[in-house]
Amino acid sequence: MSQESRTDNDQLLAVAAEEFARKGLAGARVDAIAAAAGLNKATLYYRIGDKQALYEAVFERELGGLIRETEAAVGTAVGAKAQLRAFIGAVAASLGCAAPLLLREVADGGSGIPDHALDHMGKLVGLLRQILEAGAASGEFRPVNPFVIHMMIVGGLNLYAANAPIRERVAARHPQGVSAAHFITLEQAAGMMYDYILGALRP
Amino acid sequence: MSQESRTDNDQLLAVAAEEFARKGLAGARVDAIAAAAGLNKATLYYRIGDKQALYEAVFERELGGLIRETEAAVGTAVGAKAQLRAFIGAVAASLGCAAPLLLREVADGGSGIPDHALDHMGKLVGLLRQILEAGAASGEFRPVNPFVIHMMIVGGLNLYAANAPIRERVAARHPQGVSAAHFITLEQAAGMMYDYILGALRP
DNA sequence: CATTCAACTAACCGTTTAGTTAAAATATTG
DNA sequence: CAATATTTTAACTAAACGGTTAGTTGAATG
Repeated sequence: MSQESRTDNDQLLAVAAEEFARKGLAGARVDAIAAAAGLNKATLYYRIGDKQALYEAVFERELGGLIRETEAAVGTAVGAKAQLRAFIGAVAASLGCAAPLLLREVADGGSGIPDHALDHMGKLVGLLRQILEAGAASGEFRPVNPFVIHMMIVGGLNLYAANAPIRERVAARHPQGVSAAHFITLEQAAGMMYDYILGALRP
Repeated sequence: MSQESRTDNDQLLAVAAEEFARKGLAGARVDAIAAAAGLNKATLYYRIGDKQALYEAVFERELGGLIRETEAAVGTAVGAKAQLRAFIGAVAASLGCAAPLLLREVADGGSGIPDHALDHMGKLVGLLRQILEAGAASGEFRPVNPFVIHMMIVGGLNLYAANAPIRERVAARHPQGVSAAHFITLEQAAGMMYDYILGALRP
């Protein structure tokens, strides 16, 4: 029962994540989420609580997955450069529909971020800082402000991941002004960002 | 009359911008905007139209200011490096409350961006591309994907500008894990980003 | 068979929200 | 001044929304 209930909630949270990602906390409709999850609205309230609780569960799930996979990827890499590449690649690979959620939360001042998810975000920042400090200690990197680097990586990845529809609209309006450079995959963009950050860190 | 009405609308748009920045299109309340602007709701509807029209006017105004000031700053700079510095500095300086608006719009897939504002965004991308291509032609920069660089700069600046409340909350929860590096001004962060991007562009 | 209990549902409720209206006030003009 | 056009207002509406309620189901328990 606990197992089954857990699985069902997982399905619900995945569906809700898409809805919250597309519409935001204020824009998403509980009825729409319940319908998409094949649930009666009252069942949803019975299982989770109110809209805010559902949102927090979704956010924590998405961010938890991101930090777990990123820590795992960095953990298997050896050396500051390989760890940096793993960090950027893992964040890019496991963003999923977390990018719109994150962007909206930042815009909101983080008003919907539960404390536990906040700790996740702190861990991600700390992880990159460790990588950069280790690289600086070994002489591979020059000393930098790790938080600013973090903003450039995470900001760049999230913005790129989320703005595909805008790129396409711009391309449709200005076919001559758009090059193939605008239409690479997120993985390719992440690879380039690693390359550029590496250049920025060169002593 | 036209002049006075224009000025009044400017006041209204500035107030509405703050509300939309804080709450988003779906979260902002027309009554709250009208009250904050010292206007009756019907007056707002008479002057502007519906909520969507108000939002589009706000967005265009904010983005228009950003692109205008950025183009002006880059225009007075000489040489690719100085122009790059001007670009980053001007975007940072004139973000204002545009950062949350932009982040939310990207998260939304740009569904609320009017065509004219979309052209502004295209111009900003094109401006940076010109700078980077000129630098590559003169041998100052190595060839890069200008759009990815754009994402890192604009994503980094917007994320940094908007996430101050989150930083403070993290700092309050983990006083030991937070360094002074997290609490520099946006201008200082922009200066560092210029430095890092310059490193990334070094041939 | 009677009872219990978690899980679920259809229908409903009070509030909020974007948007409207009709009339009063104010300015503009002939 | 009178007539006409423009603004402003309080009050209102219809619909949408988050959340609740009373009641059902079906399996476990005794």
